[in-house]
Amino acid sequence: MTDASSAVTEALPEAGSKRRQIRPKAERRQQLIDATIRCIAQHGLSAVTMQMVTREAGLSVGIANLHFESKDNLLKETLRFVAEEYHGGQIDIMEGSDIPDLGERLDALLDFQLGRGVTQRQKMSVWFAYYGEAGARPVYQKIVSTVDRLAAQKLEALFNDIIREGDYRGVDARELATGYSAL
Amino acid sequence: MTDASSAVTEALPEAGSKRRQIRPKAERRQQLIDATIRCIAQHGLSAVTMQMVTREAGLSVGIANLHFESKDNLLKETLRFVAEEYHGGQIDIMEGSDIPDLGERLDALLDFQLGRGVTQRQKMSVWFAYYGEAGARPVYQKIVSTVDRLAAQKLEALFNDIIREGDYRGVDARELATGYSAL
DNA sequence: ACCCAGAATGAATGAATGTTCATTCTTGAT
DNA sequence: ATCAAGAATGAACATTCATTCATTCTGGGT
Repeated sequence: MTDASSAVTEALPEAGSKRRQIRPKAERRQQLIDATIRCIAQHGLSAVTMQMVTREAGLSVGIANLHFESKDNLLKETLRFVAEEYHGGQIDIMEGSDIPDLGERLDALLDFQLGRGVTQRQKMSVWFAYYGEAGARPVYQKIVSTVDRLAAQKLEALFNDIIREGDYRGVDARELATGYSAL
Repeated sequence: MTDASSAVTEALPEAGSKRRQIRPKAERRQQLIDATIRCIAQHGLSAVTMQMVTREAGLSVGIANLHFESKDNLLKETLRFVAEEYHGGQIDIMEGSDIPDLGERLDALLDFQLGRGVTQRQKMSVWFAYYGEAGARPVYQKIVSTVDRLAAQKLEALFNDIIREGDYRGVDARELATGYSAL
């Protein structure tokens, strides 16, 4: 994301070799965030430990506090990453002109949300996990709600278009959109 | 719920009095479950501790393991309680004949979900918290999905009725219901 | 008035976990 | 070849938390 040169050949010296690798900061951060996502998806947010994450990433325990100040911060940054990617994808579908038919666009949105690939499902798990904690944690609250409001607006616009196109009288777009996303 | 005689006068000897009260098992269980709900809503599922819950309930730490085998079990029973009450309320609205107009019934459902009262909002928080962990915890998964499937069926039926009544052609009830609840 | 079954307590225990930091190792520059 | 900067490591530490259990207390039965 922030580093365009991440397309390195990835030597992948995982097996056997105990030699430590030195990599740029941005790469390590992403590596740890990815590991965190997998851990949350598999074990649940409340069961995630630093040892778990760093082992999943194939790194030592100390490195997490080297690149992120604390566990809390790692979790916060992971949420930010997922939120941006997840809702970015949603918005791309909703306002992108790749799919001309509006009904199909709604279908695509559903497909995206239900998530076919493993990665997508993992991200969904993470999203839900944070959503569940958002009520109690102002930091999460802000990230989630900001990005959520954006998506809600786009969704309402999409519903409006569909209703106008299909000439469904009496259907309130905002109500549908609220119902759709309130859950 | 399970105990109809819960309408006792509640002596409320909270202040000052260090004297311990002996109460029936069912009452203590409910007392602890209620405290757990408040704690989850306020601090988040992953931050809840036994000390926190028992203090909130005005009881000693040992009592939680006396009435529930473990913390895990207390959380599980709390989820079961909330799930039954929450979805019970949903279903009452959806299939109850108190509200004749179908559109208004959908509104009532939204009102219920968005939750006006403090208690209702707390229960919602708890519901989301568990929902977030359900992906990783089979026990939660089962409770949530079972009760969720029931609600989804009722919801689809309600959408069907609305569509039939309003004569909105081309709208697929199942798709709407799925979209509505899949999130 | 006495007694005792079992409800309730909370200090103590042991396990788990986040964080630190002295040390080791890698890499690029000189 | 040598060196310094700083990336990476993981054993050690301090804390927090779930769980236990010896002890205290309560209330109904006799």
